[in-house]
Amino acid sequence: MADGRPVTMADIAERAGVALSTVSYVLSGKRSVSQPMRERVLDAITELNYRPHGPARALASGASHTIALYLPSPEWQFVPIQQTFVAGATQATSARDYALLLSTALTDPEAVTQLVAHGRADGVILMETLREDPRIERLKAAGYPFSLIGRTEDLAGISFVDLDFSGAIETSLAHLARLGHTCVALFNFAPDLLAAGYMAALIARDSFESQTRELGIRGIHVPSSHTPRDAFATASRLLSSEPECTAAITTGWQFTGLLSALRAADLRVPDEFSVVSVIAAQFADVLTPALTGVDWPAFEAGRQAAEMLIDKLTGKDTAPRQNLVPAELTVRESTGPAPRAKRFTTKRQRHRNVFVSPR
Amino acid sequence: MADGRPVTMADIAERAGVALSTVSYVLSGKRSVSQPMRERVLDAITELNYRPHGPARALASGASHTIALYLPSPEWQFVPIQQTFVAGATQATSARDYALLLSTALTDPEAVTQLVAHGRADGVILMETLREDPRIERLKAAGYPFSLIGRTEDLAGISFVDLDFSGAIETSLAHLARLGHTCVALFNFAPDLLAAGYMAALIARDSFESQTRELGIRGIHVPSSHTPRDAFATASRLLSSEPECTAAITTGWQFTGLLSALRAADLRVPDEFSVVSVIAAQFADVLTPALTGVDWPAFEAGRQAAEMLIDKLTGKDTAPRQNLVPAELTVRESTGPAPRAKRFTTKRQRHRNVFVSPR
DNA sequence: CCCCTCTGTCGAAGCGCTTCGACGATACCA
DNA sequence: TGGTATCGTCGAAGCGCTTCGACAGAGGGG
Repeated sequence: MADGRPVTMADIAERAGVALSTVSYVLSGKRSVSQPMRERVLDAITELNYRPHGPARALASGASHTIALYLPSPEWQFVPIQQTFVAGATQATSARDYALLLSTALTDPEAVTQLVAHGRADGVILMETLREDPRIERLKAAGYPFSLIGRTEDLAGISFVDLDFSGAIETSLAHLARLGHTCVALFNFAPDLLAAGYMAALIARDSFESQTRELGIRGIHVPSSHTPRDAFATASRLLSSEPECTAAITTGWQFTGLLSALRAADLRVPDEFSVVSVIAAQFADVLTPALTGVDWPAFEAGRQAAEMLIDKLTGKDTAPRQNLVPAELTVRESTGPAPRAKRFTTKRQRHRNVFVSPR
Repeated sequence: MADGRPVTMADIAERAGVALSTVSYVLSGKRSVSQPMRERVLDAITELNYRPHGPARALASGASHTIALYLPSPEWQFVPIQQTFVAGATQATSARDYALLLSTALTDPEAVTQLVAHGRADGVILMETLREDPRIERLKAAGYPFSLIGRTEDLAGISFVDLDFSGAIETSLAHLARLGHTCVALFNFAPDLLAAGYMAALIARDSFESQTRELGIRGIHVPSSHTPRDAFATASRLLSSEPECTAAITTGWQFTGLLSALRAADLRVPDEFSVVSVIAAQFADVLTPALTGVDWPAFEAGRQAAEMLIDKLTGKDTAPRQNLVPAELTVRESTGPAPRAKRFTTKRQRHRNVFVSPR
């Protein structure tokens, strides 16, 4: 085949002296083919360097051997953990000989069915899921296979991976309580996410509320976006208005703004203020001080979500798989005993005080 | 259409009372269609909620309206910047109504042509490019359209985006020299990347060599992998063996290990040691102290690489587009004047000294 | 008024593959 | 030895779309 025309199955059939369909059966194994024939076909494939044509296959068989992953939030670029989901999903998908289609479906819940409706994907992975998620409803209604990174209210029949946010809050609070903190803030996900019913945010809030009550400590719930700007502003406000508060838990990347605010307020971590965060381990160690936190193994989660979906598509798994990753707290440097003295509200107060009566 | 069978163009044609081909021409606009006919077709499409079938379209037209992005290194999950390329590419691709296929092609350079050969993608974006890259050769040989995030030796006819690493090293060194540092280390990309001919690593090395010579300062070239473990080990070795060295530049995520090593060695940043890094701005501000660095606008780079490729595919651009992002140094907290006193080699020495003759 | 050109529409031939039914040929049972 | 499964192979009919050539009818120039 010296000409540039791509090699097709017809070429293979001709070269091997067999019928087109026989070549197909050799490739798919859906009908038995005698040893000599199979060999002739395989030889021809090697000699002509034949590559099956994906779209043709998808058209004829109705399956694209592709899954879609929807990146939801327009600001997701700021959140490394979401990007790590993608990495994990890519790895698993490639390993299973599937392809991964990435798309951003910003506002329209309808969009989430498009790729499957177009025949470009066989199933969908969703992230940033809501308690009542119209996208999930659409997928269910359309009968499209899907899996979640995250959770929703009604989990019947749904495959998902998610961090046990409830456990994360619990173990973090218990740790802080043990250290003597009696007033703790929760930097929860952004207000708009909370309002939209973002499941992780709701779980964190509820669990924070019930656990602080149980432990008899004061809890301050502070939703804040991930952006350094917003988190900084929120944290600064909190620090000046709530001098009793000596520790904070963050559900994600808000720790960046919090740490900046603490520095700006001249509060040392952990001597004067303790910080715990849900975080990827790779970041926790990099910071100064290293952050005490609950590790969210995002790469593994992305991997699992993809595997669950592919298993469903290949019929390996009929029952839904649900994996709630247990929360494990790693104590690093950012948490310590609650300071004994009450905190000064402003820098100036602090300095005045220092000058008048140094400790 | 109460039955579950997906709506096809034939259904639209029947409903609108026109020929199949007319529907196609309404959709593609490749032939003119009279206003009344067009309206009847569009109405039918809306009423029946028709969605064109991607694979069928790809099969018939020979174009998949999809581009592929290859994630190269198996350890890429540790490098946030690479993940950000993906985010940028996804955004641009969705905006242009293309789809983005993600794949990992770990070792085999041949793999990089697969998706296009299979008809699943129309072009390819490559990252982590080498000076002489077999993948690029393959793509050229196959005549497949592609664009790069990164560079290669022979750039004739190639579209790419890349950070001006040479400029990054230059401006970083100039900054350090101005502060009085006379011995600076470069934490370059990992030894195996260097050995493989990773273009950015070569550029950084060469530029470091020539610039240190020019500025008359001593340069120590230290390749090191991104992993916190490796970078920590490398940095620790450097700190103890080269007490004269008072500053370092890192080409990437190695700063994590370097900062840990500095902390372990009890060296304060920037009083006793200065650090500059090529880094994403979003991380630089989070660290304590905030890192002086050259911002690598990775999201934008990913976006551009995708746009370049799509422009090429849609014939908008015949000439290759080449964008070398200028290096701009942002001075934050991690660089300061070179310390006057020579550094002690070990912690013990330092402490002994402190006790004997406190300054 | 006729011929030619456009414009708008149609039918049909693929694109490269999967899959179904058909049908010799062999093997197996009685 | 005849009838019936079983196995291996083939041909043909699609999958849903694009695109080419054909052609009726309207419009314009000589």
